Amino acid sequence: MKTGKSNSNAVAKSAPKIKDVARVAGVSVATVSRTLSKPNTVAEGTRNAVLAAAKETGYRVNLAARNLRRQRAGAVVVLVPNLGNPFFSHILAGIESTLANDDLSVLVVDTQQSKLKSEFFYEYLHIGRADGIISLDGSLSSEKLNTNDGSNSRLPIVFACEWSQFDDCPSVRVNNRRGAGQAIQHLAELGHKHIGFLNGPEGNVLSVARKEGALRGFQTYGLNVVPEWFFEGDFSMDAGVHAANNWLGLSERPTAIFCANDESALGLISTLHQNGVEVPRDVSVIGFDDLEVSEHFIPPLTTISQPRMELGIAAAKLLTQQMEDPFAGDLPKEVLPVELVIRKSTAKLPS
Amino acid sequence: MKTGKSNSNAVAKSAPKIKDVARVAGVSVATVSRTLSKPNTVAEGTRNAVLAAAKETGYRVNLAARNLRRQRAGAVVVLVPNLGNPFFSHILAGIESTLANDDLSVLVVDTQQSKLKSEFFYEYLHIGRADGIISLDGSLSSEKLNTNDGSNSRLPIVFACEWSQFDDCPSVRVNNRRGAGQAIQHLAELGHKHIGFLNGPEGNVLSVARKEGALRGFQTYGLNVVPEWFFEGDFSMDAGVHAANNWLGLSERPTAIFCANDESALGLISTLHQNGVEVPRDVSVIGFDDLEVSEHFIPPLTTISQPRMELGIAAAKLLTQQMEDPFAGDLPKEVLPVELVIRKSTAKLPS
DNA sequence: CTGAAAGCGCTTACAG
DNA sequence: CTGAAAGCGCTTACAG
Repeated sequence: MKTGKSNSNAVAKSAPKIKDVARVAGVSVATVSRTLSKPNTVAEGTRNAVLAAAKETGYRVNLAARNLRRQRAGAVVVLVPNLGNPFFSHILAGIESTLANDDLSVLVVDTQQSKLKSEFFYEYLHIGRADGIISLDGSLSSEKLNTNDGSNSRLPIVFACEWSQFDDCPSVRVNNRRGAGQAIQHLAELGHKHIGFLNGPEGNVLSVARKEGALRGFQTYGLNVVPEWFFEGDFSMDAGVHAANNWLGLSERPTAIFCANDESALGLISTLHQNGVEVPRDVSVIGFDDLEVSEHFIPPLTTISQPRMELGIAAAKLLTQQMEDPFAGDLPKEVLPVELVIRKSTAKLPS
Repeated sequence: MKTGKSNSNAVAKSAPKIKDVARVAGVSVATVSRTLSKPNTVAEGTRNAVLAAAKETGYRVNLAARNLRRQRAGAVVVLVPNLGNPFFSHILAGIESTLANDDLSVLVVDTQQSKLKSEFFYEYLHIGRADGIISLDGSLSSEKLNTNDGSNSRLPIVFACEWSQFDDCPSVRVNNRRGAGQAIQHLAELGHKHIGFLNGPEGNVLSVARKEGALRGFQTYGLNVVPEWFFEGDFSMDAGVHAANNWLGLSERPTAIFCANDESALGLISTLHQNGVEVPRDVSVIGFDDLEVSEHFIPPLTTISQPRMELGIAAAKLLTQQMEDPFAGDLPKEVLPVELVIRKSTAKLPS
């Protein structure tokens, strides 16, 4: 009852509203709102009074109300195939840092690799929770995510890393074919003529692209495609373990193996090592992704590096473009470059 | 103009509202709302009519409106010290899957390890964006996150993995002291008398706890604490690289090293290997965390395992408890057990 | 440059 | 069991 300005009689316990600021500043709520959103549409004196009142009352905007009125959610959903997989962390970091600049919150959802039905995601997405979607899961088509009988609510969407086949929406990815081609080229140039390939799951878009690139490499360098040397995996370390066991059981073995991602390469090398087979002495191995740990693996892994942070950043920008201008027209399918990083897991074939 | 039910004259392009459902069902909006939120407060006939109308119109609730009215955000913010760090991915997965059951969205924010000021987070958090906070960053105190001059808005908060010292809010963590103690015990039981310690950053709560546990171990087993064998790092692989270089420069070297986390252990082993020093032949190394890759490292890493998914799940449950009942009283500081996982990076000291 | 008023789409006492 | 009405906190044409 004795301290400070004598403006209000009672100190309300709840958060101050625009109305409170208006009362303190002696203006209308409209003017307070304007001052806060578009300061230069308001006279300087008024502006100062409002700002002072806002400070005094400790006013903070209520996003739920603002968003309802503005008919937006102020958030973007990122669909992650598997939140437990560290591959996605840098991509998420790129997305988050970029979207933060646009005052957009980032909602993450673990799609559990399509174990959940797309109807579930449709429900999740189309109740005003988000203004846009970034999907890292190519098994979810934009059709499924955006269409459902009855409603025709549509959200801007971009795919990152993976993409939905036969889908024409914007995406960011890496040049997977070229990367796979470079991997084969690298092995071929080291003198390898017998090359194996550990791929991801058959249906996966990345598997398809990387296999295509690899096969093109085989062709370019006149290498034989030996079906027993082609393994299907699921991009996990365990897939590498299985492939290693298969390799060990082979009567004729390839002298080099291209793994469609680093994780499976690491599992492969590890299991080979446990069976007395040394990389690259006995067999060369090259991966794809360039995880943090690959550089510190024993041996350090030769791999195709993709710019994960940049993928996230590019995806976020593509999405905000779409959100700002729904008539933006055909947004690109961006393809970022990969880079061959030569380390110690590949070596010249002893002649 | 010819297909289907002849209910509405024009098909509105925008999403159907409660009002539309009410019109089709021939009831009031209040009844529609009730049917959707608390179906058994409504007569069966009415309920069926409303449900049918909702289906027919393709109605979906608008969360922004519901949340504004219910005075909640329907979301929880997870503060991650470094989104690029794979350690957090499983924790995030645990949080996400648990909160999804409660119809709570998960907002992720990269705190960039306190490079950003806590005022920034305060602004982010206290504008009705979220109903609660899970912080994986112990450098953010609940005081800073929840208090600011003027306002007294407070959000339920729980810490996971890390926690804020001198802070009395609920948290979930692992028994770091015991884990560190077990690590030292394991090395001591293998006969090691000269043990080094690569810790995290000095200020970090985990560093403090793990160091305490380690020192207690040293004491229990009558080991000498040699200051030159204690390295400070930052939990990164590079920290392991630096520690390895330090170790190589030592005139008298420890025969075993306890690393406060797996990442730094991997960097250490890798760099030692590059310098012709083999683990565990020349020096034993034990880590802390049990990352996915640790099992497949060469050699497979002996480590203290912490249940990351469970940490996330427990944190999420603690938070929802607090959100449901603000008077829940003292919520626990949960301490989950760790487990020594013996693999190949530690070995008996040759006598 | 400013204010009064409508309205974003819901939910929830309240009265019946 | 149901409806009319108020209101969550904001923004934005509109008129002046």
